[in-house]
Amino acid sequence: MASRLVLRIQERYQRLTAGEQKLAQLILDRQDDILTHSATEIAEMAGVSKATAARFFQHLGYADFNEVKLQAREERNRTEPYGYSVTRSEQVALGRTIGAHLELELKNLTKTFEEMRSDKVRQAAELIGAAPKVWVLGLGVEEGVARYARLVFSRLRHSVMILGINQGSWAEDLAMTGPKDVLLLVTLPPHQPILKPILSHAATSRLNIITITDRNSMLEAQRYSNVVLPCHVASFALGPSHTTILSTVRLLALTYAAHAGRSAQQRAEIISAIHEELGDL
Amino acid sequence: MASRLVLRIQERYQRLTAGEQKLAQLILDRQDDILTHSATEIAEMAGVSKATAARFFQHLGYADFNEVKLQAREERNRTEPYGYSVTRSEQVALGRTIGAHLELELKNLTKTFEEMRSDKVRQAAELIGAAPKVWVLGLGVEEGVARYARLVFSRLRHSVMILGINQGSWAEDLAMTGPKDVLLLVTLPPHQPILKPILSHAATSRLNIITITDRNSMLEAQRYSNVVLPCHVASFALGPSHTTILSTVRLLALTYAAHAGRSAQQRAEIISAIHEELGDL
DNA sequence: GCAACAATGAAACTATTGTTTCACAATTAT
DNA sequence: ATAATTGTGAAACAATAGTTTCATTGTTGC
Repeated sequence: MASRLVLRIQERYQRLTAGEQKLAQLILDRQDDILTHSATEIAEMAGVSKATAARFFQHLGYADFNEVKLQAREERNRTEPYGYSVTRSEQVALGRTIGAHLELELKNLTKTFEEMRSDKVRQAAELIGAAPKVWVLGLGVEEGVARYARLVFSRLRHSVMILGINQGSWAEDLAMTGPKDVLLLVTLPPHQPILKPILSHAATSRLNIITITDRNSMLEAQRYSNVVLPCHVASFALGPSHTTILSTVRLLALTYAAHAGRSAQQRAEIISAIHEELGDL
Repeated sequence: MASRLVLRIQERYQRLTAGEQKLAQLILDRQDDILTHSATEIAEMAGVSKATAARFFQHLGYADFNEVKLQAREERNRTEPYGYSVTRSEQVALGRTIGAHLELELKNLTKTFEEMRSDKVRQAAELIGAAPKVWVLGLGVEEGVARYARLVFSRLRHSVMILGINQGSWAEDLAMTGPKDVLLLVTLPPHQPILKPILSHAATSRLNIITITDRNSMLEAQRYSNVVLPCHVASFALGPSHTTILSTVRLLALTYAAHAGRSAQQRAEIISAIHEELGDL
């Protein structure tokens, strides 16, 4: 259930007056009522006057209540094309102890690496070794992990770059890719649609694609990738866990470092020397 | 979803006049619209006059349109007690280098979370809950983790920002910080010297600092932080491992989500709906 | 063709909803 | 305390929704 209105309310909740908070609470609790009830009714339910209600929506930045109603409607039409569809709203228990978190993360890691095929990892490392350039791509939440990967790998070899670091620059970046380049892709569901065109371009450019993803996306990933490294990403909330993903990036980096041997080590040394020069501690 | 209204319409559909059939068809097609739209709007959509619409409902046996609206509402409340909150339930799936890597990562994670004090985590979550704005800072390799943290937290609350996202903009960003704001700092050795002036400014601005760092840097971090969450980051190459760091970020996010409760969950749902709007898969 | 009648929309009318004004209460600053 | 500011509901007001009236159109039966 989407509503800009709710976002607005959450943002300013603390700064709202008493009466407005009553209204806000009511709306947060029963978001659908905006669609079906009049402002007068909402005011009554919240126990405030019509006047306060009218002002409330104005303070939130709407010109009038009609604007609120229309926006809510529009959003519903986008999110709920079939009206009041099935709700299996099982309250996700967000609160868990450290122990439960640890247990789940351990399980993810253990399963992932027990199932991980060392030949695939080695193959990936070799591809990276043979690549003129290495491009790293992670969209959305995975961008952080992608940046991490770039930094780790750029300590081990030259020409490791984030793909499309500037929003609009896909075309420019893609134009710079060449055959035997490696694309290291980090992607978890929900996979973003823009990925498709990028991958299809990558295919024509003869890029070698190494994909780090979750086990469920593995089969699909295999269709466009040379190597897939699948991870367990179970989590009880907040979307899939990236912990194992990050760990797999490290494993790949370690394997590559071993594969590249001395040259990677030298490079790491040089870089840390540069860091010292720059004054890092 | 069988409403009385629909049943009644179906019963007499054949006997309805031309204009009334237009209305009837519209309502059969889009039953929910009765809940959200005015009679005038329905008339317009069906291409008949308000008068015809008014008569239509009377012919169906209702005293006035209000009766129609109230009945529809009542029926919905019976069938849809909690509206339609779409809970995105996650898919619960629950060589030598690989083995060694796994072993080390497991040890890091286990030690870290066995030693982690739940009161500190809770305290951190509360600070975040009370903060007008949350700033996330990670330099160098930690930048990726910082970006990850920002995204995870911005799904749970408003006003979560990366500090100094543009290289030169420290001063501008720091000027925007205020008391009770939280600075979530991710830092591992080698700690970068620019950190010092930033932290000293943070102190004068009365920012609350939550630091995620390694155990060895813990003591130093305590001097400038309100809460320190120390991690084991042992690694046989490539510098410290960020796996545990990332996992700690997740733990903090989970704890915060539990602390913030419904509002965080709602926000997460809204954002995933916006993603869908934008066309994410 | 032409009554008789049903269906319809425009417009008058009524009821309701939403906004603004204003007086007063509550809070904050002085 | 006292003044200034802010939040509030009652009521005046404006806008809109819904109903009814009425003139017009089109159809049916003769």
